Amino acid sequence: MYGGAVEKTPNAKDRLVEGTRQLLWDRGYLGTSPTAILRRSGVGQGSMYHHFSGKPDLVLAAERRSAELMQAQIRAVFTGEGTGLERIVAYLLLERDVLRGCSVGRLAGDPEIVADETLREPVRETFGVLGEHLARAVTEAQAAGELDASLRPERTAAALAAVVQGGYALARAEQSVEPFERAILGALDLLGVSP
Amino acid sequence: MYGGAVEKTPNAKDRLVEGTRQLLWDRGYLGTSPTAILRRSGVGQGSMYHHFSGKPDLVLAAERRSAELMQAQIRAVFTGEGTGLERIVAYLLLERDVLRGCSVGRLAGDPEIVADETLREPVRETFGVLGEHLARAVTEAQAAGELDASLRPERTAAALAAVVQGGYALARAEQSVEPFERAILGALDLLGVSP
DNA sequence: GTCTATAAACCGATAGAC
DNA sequence: GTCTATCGGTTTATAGAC
Repeated sequence: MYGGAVEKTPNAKDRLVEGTRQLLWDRGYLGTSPTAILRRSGVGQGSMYHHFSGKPDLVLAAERRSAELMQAQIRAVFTGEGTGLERIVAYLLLERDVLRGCSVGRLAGDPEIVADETLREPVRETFGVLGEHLARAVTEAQAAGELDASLRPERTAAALAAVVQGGYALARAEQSVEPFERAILGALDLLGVSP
Repeated sequence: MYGGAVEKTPNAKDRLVEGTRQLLWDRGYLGTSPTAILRRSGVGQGSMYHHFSGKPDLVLAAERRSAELMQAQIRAVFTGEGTGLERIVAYLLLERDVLRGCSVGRLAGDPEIVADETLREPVRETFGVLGEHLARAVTEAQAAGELDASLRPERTAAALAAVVQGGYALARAEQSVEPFERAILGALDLLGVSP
């Protein structure tokens, strides 16, 4: 174990986690069957139950991986160059696979995940990290005179996070990226950015 | 058949539709099994396959019922008293079972529904109706000087619809209504309402 | 119209060989 | 560690009596 960023042919365990993560993203908890995971991962059944105690254990590992990736992306955007407002705009305009949606947000719609404290935790944590970074950027933007000082940062942050998550729902309903893009542009208008 | 609003003890068909609707709302397409529908509806298996060709047919009927109810609620809000902005605020502040979420929006997260043109249609239509009413109200609010004339109504409408749908996701992640309420208040702040 | 009985496929998990 | 075989339960229907 080096613990470093050495990229190799993934072992069975990593392939299982990644396969589960992809299935969970696209088809949710109930749609992610052990059989489907094995087919996608190219791993045998015995191997899966050797590394994980069962489906919930495997799902938790996959969730933690998605949470880790999303939090890294959030940190990259909000510790990057630019003013507070520029970081907010950068977050809203991130390149996204709109019709696939958010790998973490998807989990918040799964009753089996939401009902279980342990399975819900990675989702809760990730939205917490997002909200904190957005709120801090709003505060910075206000200090710089880029945003109205009367805005409450935590509220604005929640509204902006919701626009992104809700935009995915609107887009899926029409099977088109346009509703998502309209919602993002609408949020930018309300922030006073695009005019 | 009177076609009127005569309320009676529901027949088997209506009970099946309502049972399916509730299950779909809480547990999604895969979580809504014929067996569960029968238990909740108090109807036998033969009866179900007499009235409906199968699960997709029953799900479609349930979707249309949810769409009908949500569209009626939308029309009630946007044809009510008040200025354009007041109607928008009324929509945002509607009483909602936040942790249960939106009975129609829920469907947009279901791959089995989104992938099927017929099953997706009631969702598409309902968000279309919502967007039109919101956009019209924005236009009216601009004409009355209540909202900035530079806002693009369809964009603002999409952003507001997304705040509501996304707010449900944030709330479920924390199993608390607070993130939802923060997002709504944030949207009101951005509209210049609450200060 | 509504019922019970049956069925083929799939689900999540276990057993035990190698 | 990974494999194959097997298990009891559930899913989405179909058949046929009443």
